[in-house]
Amino acid sequence: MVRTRFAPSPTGYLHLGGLRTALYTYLYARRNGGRFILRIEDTDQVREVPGAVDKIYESLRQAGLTYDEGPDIGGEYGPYIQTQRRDLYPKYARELVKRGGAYYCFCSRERLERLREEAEKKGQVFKYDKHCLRLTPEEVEKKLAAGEPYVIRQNIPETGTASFDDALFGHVEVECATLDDNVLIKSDGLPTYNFANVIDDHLMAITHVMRGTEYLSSAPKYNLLYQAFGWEVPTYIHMPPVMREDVKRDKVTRQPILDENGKTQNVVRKLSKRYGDPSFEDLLEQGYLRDAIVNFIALLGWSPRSDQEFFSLAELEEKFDLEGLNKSPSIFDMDKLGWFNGEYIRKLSPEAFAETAAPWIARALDPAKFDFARIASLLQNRVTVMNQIPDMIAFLDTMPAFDSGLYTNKKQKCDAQVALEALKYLRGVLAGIDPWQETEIHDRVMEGVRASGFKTGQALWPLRIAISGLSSTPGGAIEIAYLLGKDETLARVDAAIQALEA
RNA sequence: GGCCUCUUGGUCAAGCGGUUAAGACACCGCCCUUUCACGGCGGUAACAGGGGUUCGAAUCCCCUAGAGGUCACCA
Repeated sequence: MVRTRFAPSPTGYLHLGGLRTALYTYLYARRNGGRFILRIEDTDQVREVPGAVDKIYESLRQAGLTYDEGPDIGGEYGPYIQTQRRDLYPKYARELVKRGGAYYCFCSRERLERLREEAEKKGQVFKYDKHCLRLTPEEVEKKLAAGEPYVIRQNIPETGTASFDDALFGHVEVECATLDDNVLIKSDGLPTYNFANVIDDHLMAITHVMRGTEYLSSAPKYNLLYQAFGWEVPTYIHMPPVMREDVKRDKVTRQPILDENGKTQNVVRKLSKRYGDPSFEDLLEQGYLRDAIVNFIALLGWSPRSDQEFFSLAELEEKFDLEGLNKSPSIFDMDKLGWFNGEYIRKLSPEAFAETAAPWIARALDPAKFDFARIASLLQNRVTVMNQIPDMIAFLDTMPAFDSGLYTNKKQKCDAQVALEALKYLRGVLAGIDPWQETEIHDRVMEGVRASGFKTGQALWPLRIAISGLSSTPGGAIEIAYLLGKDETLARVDAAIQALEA
């Protein structure tokens, strides 16, 4: 039985890299008929952000990644929050000490700091000197009995190599001599990630450990732990991070740094809230559709090896595999997300679109005063992100000021002079239209245009400008005139004529 | 800096010893058209560099370079 887990620490919002890790981990379990578990790694009490755990539940729920076991739903391997498992770890740590894989360390932080400084002075990488490993069992007992604060460190062999096999990256091997004796149990009694992940993955019967590549180089150490306990080693799958390309900025002023030619330079960095990269929540709030985000994220680092580009979660659950995973970091491309979102918006039924667009439309105008369904239908194939809507339709509510230069359009063979004549003529046509319905307006206006001798563009281009004040609008002159209503349309045309005559 | 890893167009990517090196986004052009979109058609653009191995290398090996990760009582 395949069992995978997503194990975030509650230090903030769920960023897109985290979402992708969760997605792949979830998909792998589903694809293999296994179980997907949520575990909260909150052993760092200092960094914990209040409310972050709830945010994780919420985001996973919104993304559709349902877990089979987790803190809020329980399961037979609980509890699923590490601080609630705190009594478990020291027991295993003591067992490890007995087996020689770990040892008590009573060194003060001051001593460690001194060692660190000395190493730095010599240009060396700091490594704990195994000072406390030389304590006799009796000395250790004495210190323990005296209540001296201590940590438990992993005892890494001084020679030889440590290695592990990754399903994606293959065999990874390092010299033990380059490894530090990391702290396994902190002085507050809680485990570090280095220890907790191994213990919990084993205890929770996790068969496939899927996580970011930031753990790739420490995985050999974890493997040493599995070996020391004599436990079965899970399959490891390390996944590359999601990056963002951005202009290079000064760390303090955040101003773009220019090169000698005065041009901005690009840098690739990790997704980060500090630099304004959106979280999953942010994207949802901006009006990106859940399915579009998931589809896009799924393809960022994984390929179906076919030309298919649209995948529902259900399809992903069926098709996801390790073979399609890419080994190098991928850059998050907002443009492509926007394209996906536009495609998903267009796939929505008119009713579904109207429903999700409603609050955005209401931000710009009073829906009761307009043909709401018509506005929505006009918007549906022009919008790529919902938050574009208010700006696109604000002109319906309030006529913007505009420059008469807008009338000039070479392709439409139109300029201010032509516009004035066309508008004067159209004023009469429009005034006679009844009922004020779209087909009626269309037929009568086109009829009038033909009769007048104006080219279609010479009449409709200025009309649209006159009643919208914009060079581009969601819909043509006819649609906009219809939405505005007869009185408002005539009023705007009159105002435009007046302005041109002045 | 040490160690680990990665490297196909601007971006996502296919490719697993023999291909005219797919496809998508973006960009450009054309068509459609009352604007903008949508849609349709077409185009520009890539194997990081250098050595090998091989009849043949984007694919295998080595070196160099660049990038990412990691070196905490953080995860």
